[in-house]
Formats: sequence, C-alpha cells, structure tokens
Amino acid sequence: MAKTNPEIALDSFDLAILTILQNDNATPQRMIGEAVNLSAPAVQRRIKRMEQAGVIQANCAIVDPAKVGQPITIFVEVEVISETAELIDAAKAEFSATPEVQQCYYVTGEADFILVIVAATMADYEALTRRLFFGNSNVKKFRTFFAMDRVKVGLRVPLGDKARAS
Amino acid sequence: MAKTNPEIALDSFDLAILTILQNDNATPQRMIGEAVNLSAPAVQRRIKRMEQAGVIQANCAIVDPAKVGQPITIFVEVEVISETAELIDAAKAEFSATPEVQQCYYVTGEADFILVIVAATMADYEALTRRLFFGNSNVKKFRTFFAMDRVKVGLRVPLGDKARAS
DNA sequence: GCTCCTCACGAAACAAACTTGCAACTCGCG
DNA sequence: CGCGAGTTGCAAGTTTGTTTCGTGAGGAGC
Repeated sequence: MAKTNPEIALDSFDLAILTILQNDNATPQRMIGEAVNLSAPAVQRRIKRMEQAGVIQANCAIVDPAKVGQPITIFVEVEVISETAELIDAAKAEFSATPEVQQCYYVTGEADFILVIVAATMADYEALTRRLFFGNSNVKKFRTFFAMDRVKVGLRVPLGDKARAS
Repeated sequence: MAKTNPEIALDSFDLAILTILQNDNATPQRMIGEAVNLSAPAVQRRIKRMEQAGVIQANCAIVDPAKVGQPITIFVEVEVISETAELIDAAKAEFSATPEVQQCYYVTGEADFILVIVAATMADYEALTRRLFFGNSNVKKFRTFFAMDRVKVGLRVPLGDKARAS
C-alpha cells in the first residue's frame, strides 16, 4: 500500500485544481490551466505532487449501482459486545474484505460501526447479514436502514472558494 | 443535468472494464484492452457507451479530507416531524445544496435521512447543525456519530467475478 | 439455402494530450 | 548584494485517445 508522504502545503492553485478534478478528472490539463491561469505542465506537476503526497488518493470511475444490478443501498449500524483492540481490528478487517461493504466507519456514539452496503436483492442482503453479523459472535445487535433515495452521493470534499482566477 | 439513457445490456467485457475503471480510470485503454482481450478502440467504444447510458456516472479524483484541512467525518441520522412530499423534497434540496454534506440518503427505519458530513473543526460542525437542523423547524431530532476511523471509503460497486480473460 | 442488413471488431492513420528538458524568474536568506 | 531553492513557461518528444475504414459474424426475410 502506497504510504502517504509527508504533509505538503497547498496553495489556492492546488485547491482550484482539486475542485476541478473532483468534478471530472478527465479534464485536459490545458483546460485546467486556462481555468486557473497556469500552464499545462505546471498543472501536471502539481497534480503529480498531490498524488504522491496522498492528497489525491485515487482516480476512479463512479458506477451507478442500479445500472449494474445492485439496486439496493443499505445502512447498517453495528454494535459489538467486546471492544478490545483485537476484536475491533478483526471486525475492521472482515468488513474491509467484503466487497458488498462499500464503506465502513468506526464511530463513537450508540453504535460502533456504520456500514454502507450495496446488494442486488433482499435475499442477498439477508445472506450477508447471516455471514457478517449472525456469524460473528461479537456482534451484539445491528440496525438496518434501507435507502429509498440516494439523494446525494459522492466523496467530494468542500474546499471553500479559494479558487483563483487572476 | 444529463438524463440517464435507456437501459443497456452489459456483458462480461463491460463488467471487466468497469472493474478496472473503478480502481483507476487513468488506466490506458491499451492496457485495459490487453487485460480483457479487446482492442483499444473497442474498449473506448464501450466506455463511451456506458458513460452515455449513465452506467458510469462520473470520473473523479478522490481527495483525502484530512490532507485538505477537513479531518472530521460525521454521520447524522435525521428524523423529521412531518413527512409530506413538499417538506421531504425541501429537505433533500437543502441537504444537496450544502457542500459539507458529502452524502445524503432518504431511508426507511428509525430515521428519515442519513447524512455524511465532513468538517474542519467541531465549531464548524456546530455551526452547520444550527443552520441545517436547529434552523429547520421540520427536524424533530438528530443523532450524531463521529468517525474515529474511516476504515473503508469508496463508492466501488461489486460486480462479481464476471471478468473474462479469453 | 441465399441474400441483405446490422453490429461489433481490429488495423492503421490521425489528432490530442501527456511528459520532459531547459532557461528565466521570484522569493527568502545569509 | 549575491546565492540557492523552488516554480514557472516554452518547446520538443513521446504516449495516449480518437476517427476512419474494411472485414467477418449472426439474424430476418425471401
């Protein structure tokens, strides 16, 4: 796993570039350069620098789950019985290794984990619960929320309006 | 807004391509072609077709929130008082228009909305709650979960192992 | 059984984008 | 005031994406 490099300073050019790339990373560097008033090579060097520093974690295509036969999105709050480091790490590892688990967060509050799961059918989800939750003796309880509407989905990070044009 | 076109059929080539693009959409088409045993133009045509059909919703860079000064990720379960269509739509619109709200789902169960929020500081989050929740007379209650660890984050859709090599 | 039509593929030519080397510039510091 | 680190823009070279064209594999109809 590519370890994330030391912190780097980001100026308003970088933030403006990131804002564009978060929308569409297929934007030509020349166009980005025009938008932020920089030459294409300068844009390219900044992008590479941010990728190496881990500011840009990945470049990926966003697929509509419903269009590929996975129309069900589910939230699950998981509460565990014993919160030792070993058991928590084991749970993290298992959730991470499960492809249907799109997102997994270890949280404070009334639950310990929050999962976002995509599934093709209710039967698939039920089978998954049997494996992940009923099959795990450390899971005390879990609560399920079915998504009726994916109102807003994304991983866009708000960067303020530090964009610069001059 | 680009309306999503009629359904299209996806074969195992398409799924294999999607699997690659979900990992890294900067992969050259030639390399994708080698991986799935297709020529580069064929790959390119399939990608364009899936983009037009809405199977590929976006191509974007994933930014590490912590590296850009937004180290706090928060889950919020929101419960509303009145669930009329107008009020629900209004809530959806407001959440969608808020940049700090990374994700918003309208769900069944003990909550009505689940939000994923990124914030720079606790004070920022508190200000946001005042605006979004206390400032909205239709919000009955909301529960907050702070993420201690973003164990797994992504929007990758499991496509099974329909990938083909021959 | 034959033909026509449609569709997707691959090879090659073409256009566009990315990448690198180099000289000049700015800024901070001794 | 001069030096060094860092960044920029320009231009050339390379890789990649895109288009065009011809070919071959199914299906429908005669």
